Amino acid sequence: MQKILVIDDDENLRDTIGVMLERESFVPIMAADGKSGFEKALMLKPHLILVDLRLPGMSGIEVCKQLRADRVQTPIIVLSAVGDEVDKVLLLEIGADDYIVKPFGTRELIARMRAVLRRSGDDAGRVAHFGDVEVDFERRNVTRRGKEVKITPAEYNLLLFFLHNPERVLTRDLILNSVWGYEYYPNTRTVDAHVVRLRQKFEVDPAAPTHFVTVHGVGYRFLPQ
Amino acid sequence: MQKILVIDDDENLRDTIGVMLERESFVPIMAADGKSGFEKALMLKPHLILVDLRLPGMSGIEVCKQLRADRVQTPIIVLSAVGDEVDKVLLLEIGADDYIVKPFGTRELIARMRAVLRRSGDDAGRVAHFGDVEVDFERRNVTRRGKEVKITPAEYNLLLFFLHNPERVLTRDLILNSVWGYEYYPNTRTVDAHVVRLRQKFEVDPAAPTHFVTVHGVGYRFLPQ
DNA sequence: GTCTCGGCTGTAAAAGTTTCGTAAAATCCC
DNA sequence: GGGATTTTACGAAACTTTTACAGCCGAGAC
Repeated sequence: MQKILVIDDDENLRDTIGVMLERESFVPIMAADGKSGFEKALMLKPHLILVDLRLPGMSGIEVCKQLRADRVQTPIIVLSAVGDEVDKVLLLEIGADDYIVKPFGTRELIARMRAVLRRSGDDAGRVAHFGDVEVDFERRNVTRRGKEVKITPAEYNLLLFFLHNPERVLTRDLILNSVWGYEYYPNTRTVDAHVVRLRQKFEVDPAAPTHFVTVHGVGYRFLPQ
Repeated sequence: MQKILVIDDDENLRDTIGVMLERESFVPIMAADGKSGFEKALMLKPHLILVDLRLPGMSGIEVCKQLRADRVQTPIIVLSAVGDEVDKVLLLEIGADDYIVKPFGTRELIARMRAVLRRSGDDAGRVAHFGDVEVDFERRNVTRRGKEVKITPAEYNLLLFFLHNPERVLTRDLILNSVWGYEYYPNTRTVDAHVVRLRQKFEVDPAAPTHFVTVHGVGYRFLPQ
């Protein structure tokens, strides 16, 4: 679910777009002028910005320029009125990702939004450590003392979930839901079986685990370091 | 500038709080029910959440629990109606940071908000204390003088029940019903056996308990500090 | 006040129950 | 076919309940 900031001084249009966004299960955030739109863009970090070119006070062009000057990478779609002369060079220059001419259809706007959102793939490539193990999220591989450890997809996903939830006690149900997906309930021992394999690959002594710890009667707990 | 999410089904109250927040130069975000409140909390990452305990659909309690289950650390202040019996340990357990009883004054709410915001700046804490023991509900672990104490499910549940009902004299029947579940009547000594183990783990002198106290002929009583 | 006695409680340890670890078999899925 | 995943099975380990007995408590008798 993604936040969409709509910056437009036309209240009717804002409402229309807002309703439409909600129907598509986006979360709309509204701003009626350039200045407040700019501030909300900084503060609320929307996933995408729809901004009218002509705005009272700070114009849409200035909003874009200013955001890019502040190194805000959020994709921007410019809304322009029929008469506006929109040239692609200007859009490139101000850092917009696409534009659409008013009046536009719901379907068209949504399509462009999805296209822009798709293009702006996010995700940072980083590395996590625990014990003598290093996990490279970007390359999806795991090394132990510099040597690569072969790891299956299920094991990797489970490991990721543990890495994201250190210290906490995680029930098997929670793990199944989170790692295997909703509504999917294999036999309870599935989790155990995979934990065993993580231990065999990453514990100094798999029989006396220090990272993948059992909490009897409840579930498991991952302890980094 | 800080975002405050207000989850309450009473539109009047929402408006009142909204105006008040804006006057104090917070940015209010509104939600009329638990589900949308929960979603906005995840998505818009407010700095603080005000949530009514009683809500149609997903209750305030569920909102809190779910957020904490999703590892959202945002401080939460619970709004409760006059009649509600507010259990402080329950609040701690579900991860609330403070509560305030309706109707409340602007000044009071602002003061608490600032206090909570200030607190959440430094340390974490969904924890209860008694004696030299600390119970971390989120991690589901118990430490004594900083050292983790291993605790079994039955012991943990019993401890939780005591924490929820401090000072009160609790009969064995009541304890069995509440901790072990309705209609389940093992031999009466079961409770005693577990109390013994709590004493051994958490009393300075298990033979002269000061926290888990016997009330002869009736049951037990838990005294924090 | 203090003695006495029956019932209540403390507690270790035995007995019973549940949960877990793990290899191996079965199944799934390219 | 061949690796990955899930299920099975069963011994081991952990936990819970019961047992057993010693010691404690409190009410009434004196």
